[in-house]
Amino acid sequence: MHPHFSTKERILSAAEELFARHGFQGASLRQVTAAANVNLAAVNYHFGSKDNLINEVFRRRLDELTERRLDALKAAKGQAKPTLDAILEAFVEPALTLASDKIGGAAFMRVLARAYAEHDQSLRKFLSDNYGYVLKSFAAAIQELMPELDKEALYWRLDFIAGALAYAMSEFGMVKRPAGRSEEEHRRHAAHEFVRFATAGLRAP
Amino acid sequence: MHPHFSTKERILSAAEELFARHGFQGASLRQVTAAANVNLAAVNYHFGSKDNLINEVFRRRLDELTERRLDALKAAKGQAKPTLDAILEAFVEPALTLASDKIGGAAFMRVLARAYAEHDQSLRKFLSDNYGYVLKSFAAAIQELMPELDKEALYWRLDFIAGALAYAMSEFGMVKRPAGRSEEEHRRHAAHEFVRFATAGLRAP
DNA sequence: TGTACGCTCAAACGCGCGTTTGAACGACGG
DNA sequence: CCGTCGTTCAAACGCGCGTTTGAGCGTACA
Repeated sequence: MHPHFSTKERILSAAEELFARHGFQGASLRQVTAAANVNLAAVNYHFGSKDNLINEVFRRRLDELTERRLDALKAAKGQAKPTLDAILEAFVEPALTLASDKIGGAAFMRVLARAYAEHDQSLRKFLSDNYGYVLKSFAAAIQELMPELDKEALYWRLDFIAGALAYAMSEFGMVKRPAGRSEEEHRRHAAHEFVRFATAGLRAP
Repeated sequence: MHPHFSTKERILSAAEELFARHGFQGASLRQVTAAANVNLAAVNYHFGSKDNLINEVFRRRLDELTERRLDALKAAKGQAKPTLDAILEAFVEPALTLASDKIGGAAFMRVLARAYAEHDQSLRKFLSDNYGYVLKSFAAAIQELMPELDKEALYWRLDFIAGALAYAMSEFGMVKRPAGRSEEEHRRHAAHEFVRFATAGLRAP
């Protein structure tokens, strides 16, 4: 048989979907391999361990997301007169694209929200080591744009924003997608609302 | 022996702490009962099941939090001229008191943040059924004060605010308490920063 | 004093977990 | 044609899980 996707890819996709739905501990390798239609032992053969599989689920998506975010940030800073909206947009828009363009992108966003709540040392270290500098870059860009805002207040507000984003992405709250609106429109709408809210919050007197 | 805390209370406190640290699936009843210094079977005797223990961990805190929030909301609305700040304060202040005043309050905030990432049906249903009306009450109060803001935008922003509060209070973020500042001062400072941020976000153009 | 009751205890239950094993498979180069 | 190597396979490993059991404990009330 010549399936379109390799065993590794099928495991990653199935893992992404099941981690989103049941959590990292809640989804077992037996569920994952069954969904991917591969043998149980294939996970340990290709990825070494479940922990490393989790890391690779993130790596597959975050490498590209990070690049797009930093490109967008550079573009925003290169404008004649960079605005706060443009910088926040540079942060949110690539996530939106990832969430809606690719198969399983929405699932990955939910996985990301889960990672946020995870206090587990190894996953946090992996994410912080590999992708932490992105947040720092955005913080620096905002600081440059708002020199009058003292650093502590800025950090508070970025914390608030990160929390708000994680919560919004987890689809936990009151807002449900209206029946007449597509997934794509719903996400676009959410991103727009989020940028407006975050911009105004950052600019608080 | 007459210990200060009952078996039930000790189980709830240990569970809260371990759920915060390792997640609902990640923390086992054997860990919980060991930390609480009670017999393994005590959980099923007093709570029936692990799932119900999880619910009771939430109930213990949220019943009081809800009451305090609604009392504060009523007081804010009773003022001659209610302000947005006063209503948000009524929402935030009880949460901050819970997060900092009580033993294990910070742990509970982390548990709450985990619940947001959880897509598990039964927990979400439990929380929504029992405490969903609180957010609705605040939404109504704010709507009254800002009739020009359409309902969907308001709901989005309240979702953002709830998420921001949970994450900020659960010590995930960048802001740590400075050495020279007391817990009480830190809490007041955080509340102030948060209300400023949330007010501005709600008032976004 | 006796017994009923709320609670605690050590031990065990079956189950599903992550991981390991060693054999089988199939394409490919010598 | 045989041997090699990357991959897949069914089966098993030991372990820790949530839950159940039934005996034992102490207190309180008749």
